Amino acid sequence: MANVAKYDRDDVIRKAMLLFWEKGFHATSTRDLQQAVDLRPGSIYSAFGSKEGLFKEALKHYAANTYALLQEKIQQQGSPLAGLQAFIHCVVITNRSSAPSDMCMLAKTVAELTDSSPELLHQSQALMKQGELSFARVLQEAQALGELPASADPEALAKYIQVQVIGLRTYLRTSDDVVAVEKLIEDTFHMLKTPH
Amino acid sequence: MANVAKYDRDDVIRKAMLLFWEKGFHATSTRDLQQAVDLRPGSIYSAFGSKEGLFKEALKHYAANTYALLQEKIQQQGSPLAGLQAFIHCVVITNRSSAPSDMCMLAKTVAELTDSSPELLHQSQALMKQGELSFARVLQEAQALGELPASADPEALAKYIQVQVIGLRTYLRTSDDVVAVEKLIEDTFHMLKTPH
DNA sequence: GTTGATCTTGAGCAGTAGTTCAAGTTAAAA
DNA sequence: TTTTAACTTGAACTACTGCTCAAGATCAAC
Repeated sequence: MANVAKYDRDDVIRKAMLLFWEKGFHATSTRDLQQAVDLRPGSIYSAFGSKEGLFKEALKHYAANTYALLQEKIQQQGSPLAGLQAFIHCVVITNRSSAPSDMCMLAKTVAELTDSSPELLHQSQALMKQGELSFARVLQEAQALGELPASADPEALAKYIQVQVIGLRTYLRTSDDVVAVEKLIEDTFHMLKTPH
Repeated sequence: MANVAKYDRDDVIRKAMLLFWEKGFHATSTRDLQQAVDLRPGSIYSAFGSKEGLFKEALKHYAANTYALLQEKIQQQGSPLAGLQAFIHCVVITNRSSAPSDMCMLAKTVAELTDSSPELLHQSQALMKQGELSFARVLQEAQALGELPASADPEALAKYIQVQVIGLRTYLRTSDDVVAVEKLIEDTFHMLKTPH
């Protein structure tokens, strides 16, 4: 039985993700996608069921990629807190030129969609919650290593960092003021380390 | 000459604004709009030229409304800084149930649109910049009144507040954690008042 | 070589998009 | 009362949407 697809599923998802990330769910047409992944409608629909199905895979791929980058930065820096800061600098500043959008894809999706696409909305919300939990774990580890004051509340700080990253990336789309944003990232981490 | 329109132009813009705010530009069809404002296509197109034209008016209306609310809160509180805090609390928390979306409409638009709608994108970016300038003016006045440390930098703080408001409102769409967000607003203003 | 299940192809469907415009309505001006 | 220009109406146009499916291609198993 010939059950080997001619295309690389992960590569298709990656290409679709890049297009969805750039244009958003509604503004990306299935014909845009067909061209981007170089597949005809039948192949896409037999593999993913629908535009929504492909978008779900794209969201998962984005979240997994982002999580992997966070772990990589922590490894590189040899410190949870320095790794977290390097991750945020990378995501907000360094990758800006190569990324399809300044925005976080999950934040962009949560901003775009309403209850008329409940599954996609809930999935992006859940993936953002997971991101926050990842931040919280990293901050707990940082605290255990003495990088963070004993009085710090890792869960609350994780929320704060989520707000910062979402805010900073969206702000960059309105102002292009990289210098100010870079300074705000430094301020945030300076504050984390300071007991109050 | 009968040049009196049968409808109230400002009311039409207001209703269109509410729909665009809720669904975003792409997901709002002209037929949705026709129903919301109770006008036939010809009237809309003769008054606004296009869907984009009506959206531009909606953005302006949103920005003007938001600016008016800021001024109102400053009046009510009798203090620039307390007014700013009341404004942010109102916009992020109080108005959440009555607003069509948790998001700031300008941030939502900037997040959704790309260079394929350059005029709408630039207009929302410009209106956000104006918002930041309004914040900066309020903070300058607060500083002049001694509500803010002399060492504070109103322009930088205005950027910071923009980032917070955008971040907090988007964060609320993912987590519904009103208590945490309320605390983050208080933290922000506590920090503003503290010299560092 | 034939089979047979899996996968690919692309023309095409039904529905919706943004927009236009000829025909009709309105009411101030003549 | 007639004229006239502004305004309203809604059918209809073209382009495009997400998606389907009959026909063809592919290749391991026999």
